[in-house]
Amino acid sequence: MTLDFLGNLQRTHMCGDLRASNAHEHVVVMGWVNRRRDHGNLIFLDIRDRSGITQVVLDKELSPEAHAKAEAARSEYVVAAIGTVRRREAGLENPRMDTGEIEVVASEILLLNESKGLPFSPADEAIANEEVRLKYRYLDLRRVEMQKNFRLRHEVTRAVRNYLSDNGFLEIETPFMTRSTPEGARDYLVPSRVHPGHFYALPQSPQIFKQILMVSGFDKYFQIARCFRDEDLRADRQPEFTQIDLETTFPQQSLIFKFVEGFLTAAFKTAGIELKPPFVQMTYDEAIRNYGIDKPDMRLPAMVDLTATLTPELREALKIEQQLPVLGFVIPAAGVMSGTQKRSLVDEIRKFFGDCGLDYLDIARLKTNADFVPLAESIQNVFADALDEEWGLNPAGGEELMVVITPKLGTPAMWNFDPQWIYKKVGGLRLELAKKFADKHGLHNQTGTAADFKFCWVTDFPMYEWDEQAKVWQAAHHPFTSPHEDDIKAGRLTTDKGAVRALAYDIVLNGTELGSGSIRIHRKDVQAEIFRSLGMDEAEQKARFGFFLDALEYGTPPHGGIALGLDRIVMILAGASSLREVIAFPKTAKAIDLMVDAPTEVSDQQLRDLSLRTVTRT
RNA sequence: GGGGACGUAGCUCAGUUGGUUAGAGCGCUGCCCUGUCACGGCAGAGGUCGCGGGUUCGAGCCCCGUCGUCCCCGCCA
Repeated sequence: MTLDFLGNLQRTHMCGDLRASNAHEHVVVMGWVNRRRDHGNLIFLDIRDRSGITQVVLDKELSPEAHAKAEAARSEYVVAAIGTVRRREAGLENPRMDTGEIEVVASEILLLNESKGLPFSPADEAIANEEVRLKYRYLDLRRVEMQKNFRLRHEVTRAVRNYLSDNGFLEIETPFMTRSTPEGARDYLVPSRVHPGHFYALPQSPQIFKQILMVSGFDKYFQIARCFRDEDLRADRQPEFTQIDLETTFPQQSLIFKFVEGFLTAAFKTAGIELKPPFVQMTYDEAIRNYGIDKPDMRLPAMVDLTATLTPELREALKIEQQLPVLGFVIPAAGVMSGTQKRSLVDEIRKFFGDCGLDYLDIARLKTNADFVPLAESIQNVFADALDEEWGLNPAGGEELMVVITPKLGTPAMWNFDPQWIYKKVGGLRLELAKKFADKHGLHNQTGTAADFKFCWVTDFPMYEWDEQAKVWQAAHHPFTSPHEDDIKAGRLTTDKGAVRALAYDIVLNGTELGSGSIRIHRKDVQAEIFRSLGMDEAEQKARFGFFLDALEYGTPPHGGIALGLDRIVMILAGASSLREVIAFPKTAKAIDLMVDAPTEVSDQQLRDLSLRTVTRT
């Protein structure tokens, strides 16, 4: 096959931009052959570029040479079509194409490049399996869906950049080759050639650097920052990912929230979604009590506390622990269930709880016993009140699945020293059943409006977590997170660690943690107190954070910030269920890049340069 | 580290209780076709059933191991 040279030919239009108003214009479009429809003396080529697809017509009578080239063209050949835009005759338009009103009548075709037989066609509706997609990622990325995702990602990033820039933030880059920062994850290491046996670490986040930028007086910083964590992957976790990272001097929590709500609103607007800030705010405690989790999925009704409906006598009669909470929740529109379906559901619930003491209480069965009818009714009333206000649901309709969970006699008040475990357990069941009935209630489906996106802020996280194995209190966040000033003043750092609240906050979208931030400690005395309460002596402090503690001693202003996962934002906005759909060259669950085949072994020479030797671990 | 699902043609999949020569759709190749847009018609090529071992007269199917992809737990403050 003889290929044509591009010469000085210039593209005049993008394929997707041609409209009826371009009729009679002489145009040059370039792109890939999406499909070829050969009718003998008449050939249609669908030419695709980033902007869309346009139909090019080749008529053997009008231009035999161009027709012959089109005959030779195959899927994904790169071509240039030179011709005239023609308004399609009535009846020949294709309303399903943006460019369906017109076609390009080609006088000339250039075959700029050919393509091997494809493992899969980017034009196909059926999607190949992920292994093949990732190996031939360049073909996968040609698909309209992927092009759309990356355009969205670009628009989101641009909106965030513009918003933060317009609000006084400076974009400053921090190093990729650095030393371990105090995040909890495993580091990716880079060996130093110049310093044998020494390693740089790739940043898990720019945390320390951005705090130092505050010490440096930059006042407001942001960065679209790549971060690296050497931990096992999930659908929503890749070893390298991108954070929208920001920090500001003299912050109030509310100020950070305002900035984040601002850039998210701007970002979602690029996708046609009008968010209405301010977002819902709740404390960690409220989140646990109402949703049983610190990242509430507010697309479904919250849990309902039914504790007040049970008198001590009723608890006695129903063999329910006296002091523990009784919780319930509703799965909307789960549908009327047969006896068999109901029994298997109850079995499933009991299996979910195992032998922790929690049990399903059947409202329908309560009603069969005159003694318990008032209880059943009052439970239903509590449900009705809760659902009527916010959700406009009527639990008496029979379509809603009402789940009531009671602690049986002997249920422990604490589980792993956690007094809130019942809330968490029931909250877990709520999410499980929400997933199970997702097809029925449809509340996880996107409708293309702001209602699809339920944001909330979770505040006042506990400062410490009890580590039962090590029998010590651990910092729940990185150790530069400031405690509430009230808790410091009240001396709780020493007397009541479990009650100390951190000035830390998460932003949550549809049950996914999008980001996490805090007001930092800027005073040396408070920092020392935190380290002391964590049982970290001065030598250890110095070894781990010495340079940073030094910096804090030279006039550190109050400061704080947040970081949001850009990939996750785009994923949810795109309605995708894996980060791989919004990361151009992602890695597999085993952290392999199937396209470039990384990681690989390296040459002996490379290892020698780095003073490294590999050994087989036994 | 642990649990689960999957692996059959280039792609998406079917394949009966273990029984002859492993099928379909799409794609691909050739020929025909001037209004298709998932074009159509005719003909054709294409398979180490992921890999290794075992059971059996006989394995795509059963068993063991192994590799790969995906999902989850652990892990990721």
